[in-house]
Amino acid sequence: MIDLKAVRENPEAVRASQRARGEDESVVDALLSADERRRAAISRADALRGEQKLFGKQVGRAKGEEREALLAKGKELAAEVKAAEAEQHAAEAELTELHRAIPNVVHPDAPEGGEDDYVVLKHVGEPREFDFEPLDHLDLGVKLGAIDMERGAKVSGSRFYFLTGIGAQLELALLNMAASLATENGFTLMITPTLVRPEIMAGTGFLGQHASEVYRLRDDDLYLVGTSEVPLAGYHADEILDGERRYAGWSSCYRREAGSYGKDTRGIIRVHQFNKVEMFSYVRPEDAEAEHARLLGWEEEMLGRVEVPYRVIDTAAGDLGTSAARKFDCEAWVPSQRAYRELTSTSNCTTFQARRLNIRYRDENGKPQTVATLNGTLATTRWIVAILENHQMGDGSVRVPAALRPYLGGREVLEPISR
RNA sequence: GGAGGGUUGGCCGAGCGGCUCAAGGCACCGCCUUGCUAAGGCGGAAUCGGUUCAUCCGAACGCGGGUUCGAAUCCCGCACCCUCCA
Repeated sequence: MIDLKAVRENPEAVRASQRARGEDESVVDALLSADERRRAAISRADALRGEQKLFGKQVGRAKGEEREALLAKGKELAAEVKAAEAEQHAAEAELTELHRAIPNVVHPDAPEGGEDDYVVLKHVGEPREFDFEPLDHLDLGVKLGAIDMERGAKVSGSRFYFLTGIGAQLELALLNMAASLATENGFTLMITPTLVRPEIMAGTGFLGQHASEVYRLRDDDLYLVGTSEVPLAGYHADEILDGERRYAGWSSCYRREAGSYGKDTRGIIRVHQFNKVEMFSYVRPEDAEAEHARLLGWEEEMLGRVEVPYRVIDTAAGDLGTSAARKFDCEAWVPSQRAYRELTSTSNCTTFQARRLNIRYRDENGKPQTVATLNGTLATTRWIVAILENHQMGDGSVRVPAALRPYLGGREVLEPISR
């Protein structure tokens, strides 16, 4: 949820944010008038309750006939209080509904527009020139005995796969390298639940416009997470923290990929289930932007270690998630597609998630304040695509980036299996 | 699936219809005492909302209803946690 006080003080900033996202700005005025009604209702109910409270004390002391008269008056008061409270609850419910529907206020420097309106911040590394026709990751993966899509489909359906042999080892190596980098930099490694309660899923902002992306277990009223951001955000729900926290979550991630029929149907680029190591930070709001830059820095360090060319983009407002104020993606060069594809994504959610999940810290005066939350990717299954394709050697073998070798028992080359 | 027990402030924990505007302790913040450490004394704040320049008012004892002039306390639902049984 966005900060109501900030909306009152500067409604135009929120309207501008809605415009930048390409969304309805009239909700801001609806919100303000609901807020007005709520505050009026609270004042009325408060005053009546105060009266009733004083009155109750008189009754306690009164005797005989006087008491009878007071009791009658008290009944009337009680009815009035009840009505005023009902009004208050209705006004609050109305406000909350509007309030929850509004996405986070976008950062003023985030580009306006939709998916294609991103701004490229920089390129790192040059796409390699091949003196042979490069294979795509699936052809390579099959030759290496690393990926089995057909049996994935047999067992679980489309967009499911098995990582086999060296493929499974490669993924573990990659995720372990990410976990090492995270712990070296002060993150606490976490293996998280992947099924969460509705209020946690709602709190992280995934049940808004992107609800159709989320798997739901109706029989148990639980949701399968699309990222460990969800359990890591929920980890400190309803708590008051005494300092900043950094976690690296390792989990499987589940996505329905509704509406992406026909897109990326080949290989493991877009799948229903994958693994990920995700950074998650709780910091003071004034430190959030600096933290965002740090998260991006660690993502780039990972990309440097696997030696793939990439670019960094500043995602446009319309392509931000509900919770994000700003988002940077790192996109790696995928030779078979001659295109950059997203490998990491880091979002500054400012106080949006924390306000919903009621996560606070104590400031220097001991007053509870809402924290800011941020997240960013360190490695996912999809990275295998970029690694295989960029480091292929023409005979179907793949060079292992030097930094990854210690996590693969020192292996320098992945060789095709003989049939 | 069945049977019990529980849910009170940052934490522990008392309270079971109006001396609770939630005791007491821990932790926290001041001040004082003791040469340092450890400890002790006195005081304070504490959660949410409304309002104000400081104030004041209201709410809050898992959540939602009900009984009552008045509910942490009584009644009814629900959720969650724990233990035991299958």
